[in-house]
Amino acid sequence: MVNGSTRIRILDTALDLFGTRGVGTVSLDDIADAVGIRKQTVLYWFKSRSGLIDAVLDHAADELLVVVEAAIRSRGDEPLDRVDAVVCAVFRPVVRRPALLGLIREVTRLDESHINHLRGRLSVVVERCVSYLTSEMEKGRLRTCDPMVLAGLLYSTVSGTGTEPIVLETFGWEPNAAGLRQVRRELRGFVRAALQPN
Amino acid sequence: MVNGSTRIRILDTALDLFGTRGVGTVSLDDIADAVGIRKQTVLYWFKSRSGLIDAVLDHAADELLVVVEAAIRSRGDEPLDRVDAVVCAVFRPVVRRPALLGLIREVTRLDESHINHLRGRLSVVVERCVSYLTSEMEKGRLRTCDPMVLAGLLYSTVSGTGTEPIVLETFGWEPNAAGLRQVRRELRGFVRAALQPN
DNA sequence: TCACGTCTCTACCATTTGGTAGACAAATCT
DNA sequence: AGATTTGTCTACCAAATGGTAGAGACGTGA
Repeated sequence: MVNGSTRIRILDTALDLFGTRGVGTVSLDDIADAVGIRKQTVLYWFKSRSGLIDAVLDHAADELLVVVEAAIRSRGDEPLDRVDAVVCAVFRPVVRRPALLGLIREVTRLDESHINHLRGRLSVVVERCVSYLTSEMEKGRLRTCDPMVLAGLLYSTVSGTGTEPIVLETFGWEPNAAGLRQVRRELRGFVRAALQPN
Repeated sequence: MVNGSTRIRILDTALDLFGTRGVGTVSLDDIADAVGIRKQTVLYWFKSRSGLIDAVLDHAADELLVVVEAAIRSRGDEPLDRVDAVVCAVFRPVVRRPALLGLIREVTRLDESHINHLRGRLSVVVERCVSYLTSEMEKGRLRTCDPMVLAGLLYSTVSGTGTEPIVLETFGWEPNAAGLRQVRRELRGFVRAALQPN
């Protein structure tokens, strides 16, 4: 691979399409059209559809990991602030790159091999989050509960809010910049209230 | 339509497949095979794939509405208990019929016409929930915030928890009866804490 | 008995899908 | 210059897809 620019354009485009329309409903032709090339060029860079999916999952995991890692380190000692920083960090792609969380959410629809592939990439961060929540609970600085399940709940809430604008619209929400700011504000308040030590 | 039993079997099977694998990746042949009939029989009962999708969405909405309506009426005056009842009610299909919430979650991937179809069916309940939350907030019996967005957040949390067992597994959760009970317990605690008036 | 409506089927069809084979041009190396 | 590697393409292909046309089995009412 000497000139990788086509490869990256394919990855980026595929991530957007997979994330917004669902992996299963996007064909190689769709991706090629969107990039402005032929399907066979896609198959030159990725040896099969399945290989492309794994590569896109890697691409997404990379993007997400950078964002989350940075946020985890960012702010002071208080756990509610730190969780808040992570929530904001994960919510940022919702505005800038809506497909990112949408793709992660697609895990459920993928087959075992792709699931394990993605799991392998995300497990480091996941374990870190869980052990952090555990230690803060032990210190009594977060509401005491099962930290694993709590992490899952937090994920569901943030990801669901970010990936289901259509559902929010059903609840009367308006999809514009002001609306997004409001959702983020409510989301932070919601999470903060849910974590407050009792 | 005299003998509707085939029709209903198709609807049930399609709901399961659509909900677990995603609408876009399930073909008419898949559905027919699962029912034990031919594709053309499916097309006899539903004049096109698109028509089947709408019918299945109706079927799902019916099932969900019954569950939620009953729960809303069920318990006493205290709003935290009442929300709790709805959460439990929505969580029940997670165990008994995992595809149900999975299908509702598919809205995001559908095209405009199907989205509007489903929205029309769910809008009644949605409006009811929002106005209930509003009135309880005004009485100071729930944490004050934007009721519309709150309703969306609640939905995301419950639906995400129910439809993404794979994500929960990544967080270390074990998919068995005891695990499910625990998730429900944590979910209820989480929501209760998030709604507590301040 | 016969005509008719109901229901499921076989036989096709055009289009789309993931994938292979290999032509061709441009760049790079010897 | 000649040979080779790199990247994109055209030309196909077999399988799967949503859908049409219509045959045939079955029961029911006249």
